[in-house]
Amino acid sequence: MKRVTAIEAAQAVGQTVLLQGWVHARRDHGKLIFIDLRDLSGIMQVVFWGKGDEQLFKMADSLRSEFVVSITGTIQERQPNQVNPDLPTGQVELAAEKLEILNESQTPPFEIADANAPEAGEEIRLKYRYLDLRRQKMQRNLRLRSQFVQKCRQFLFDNDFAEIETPILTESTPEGSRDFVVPSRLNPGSFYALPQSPQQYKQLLMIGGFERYFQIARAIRDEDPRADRGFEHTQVDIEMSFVDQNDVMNMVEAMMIQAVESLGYNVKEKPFPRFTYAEAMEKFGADKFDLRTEAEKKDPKLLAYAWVYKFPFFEKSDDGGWTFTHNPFSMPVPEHVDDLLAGKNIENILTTQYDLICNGYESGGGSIRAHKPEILKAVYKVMGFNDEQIKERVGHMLEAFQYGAPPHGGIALGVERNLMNLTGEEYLREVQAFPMTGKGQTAVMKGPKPLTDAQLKELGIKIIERG
RNA sequence: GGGCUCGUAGUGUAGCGGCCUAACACGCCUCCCUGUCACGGAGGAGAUCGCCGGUUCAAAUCCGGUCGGGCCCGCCA
Repeated sequence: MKRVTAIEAAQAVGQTVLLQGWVHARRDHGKLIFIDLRDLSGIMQVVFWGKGDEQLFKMADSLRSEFVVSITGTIQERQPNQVNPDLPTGQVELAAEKLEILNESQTPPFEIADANAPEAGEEIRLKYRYLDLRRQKMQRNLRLRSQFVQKCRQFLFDNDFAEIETPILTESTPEGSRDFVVPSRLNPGSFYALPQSPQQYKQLLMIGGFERYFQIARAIRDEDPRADRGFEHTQVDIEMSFVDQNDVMNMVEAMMIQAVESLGYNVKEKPFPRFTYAEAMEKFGADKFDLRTEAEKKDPKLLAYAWVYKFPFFEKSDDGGWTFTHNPFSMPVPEHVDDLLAGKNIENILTTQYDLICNGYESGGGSIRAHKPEILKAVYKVMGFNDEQIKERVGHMLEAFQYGAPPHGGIALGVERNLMNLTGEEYLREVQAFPMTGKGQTAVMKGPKPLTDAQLKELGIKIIERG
């Protein structure tokens, strides 16, 4: 017999069905045993009667939490006084006729079935993440994450975007954050870097003529983790050719509205209000702010989006020179291009950067990119690099720009950050399947760990003491 | 690199110098229970209080170190 889910079975009153799943809860009344069977769709109550099949009842009596079972029986309507209004399948139950125990389970180290039970500590949750993931909250969070990404994908496909993957093993970029590096066996002494963002590759895709690209991309940075950020995160990474700021902002806005509304959320203000950086600082004293009233903050389904744009391009760096505030590959606003090329009025040059914020947190950020070599070169000049250093860092981009690079721009939206807004979670790991500890210890598995001597020799790596 | 904080049965917590022979809830085990749905009832097992050292007549409790978790500053284009 073909397996059906709990939800499907609820529609099959009077029929014989096969359900498979986990023993969520067991209620033993002596001559009557209830089993809540849990599968991907939800929960179905299964009933075993003592006066029936003695062998079957004995087996039901031996069931414990999280046993994996296969149960055949008849779906029957419950008596009116037996209906459970809190359960989507609460109108019916499965009268068990056949039970097979597919696998037994140790008693779980923490509460899985009871959604109201106090949460276990991080250490134990991550050690047994596969059990933690069975809990309702984690199932809900990660399924919502999956749906959010699916909605974004759908919108982008519908608007002629191509999903293209960019390399995970790539070149170290000295500016920005610290790189995660990977030793090269074929080039001893040399290292790849894991991408901090697909920034340069997606620009190369624009030069490559794809015009509309997106990727659900992993971004990896070796900076100390926090509650809301880790070594790696995922972003909906988008880039478009022949666009200006408004084009990108409008497209992204339409995508976000469609995605979140189709998931049952409400957007406070459409179109999203827009503030210049100067306005935001004057009005809110910060470039991230929450436009919800105190009363509105109580509504978990309300999202208040806003755009912030016209950021300063540069700020003073620690060594007294200039550094970029957001992205060195950005184009300045059109009226400041001449100043940038001349290296004048640097503190007043504004960038085409736009940040999308939601309920006080950053949802995403992007810009129109430099697509002419002299613009990118001028940015690096302002930051104090000489011609040779510029060539070393971004020479490949300057060269690519010489072959008919179209004007282009894009954005990256943090998947975890957006899910935190959608779920109300304060911690990144609540919307990631297998997060790390604060010291970078992986969940369940034991990374990082030392290499064997043989591996080190093959890679040409010698471990030295740090002092 | 720095600061703060927490480690007590399987889990979550209480206890913070002697009344601790370490308590409570959930879970677990045994028995009872034919309508529960976080079922209920009775009984039971389970902790050298993270680890090492020190102070003290006496340490889960105070001090130092160490290991581990969490949060923050720096950092994170």
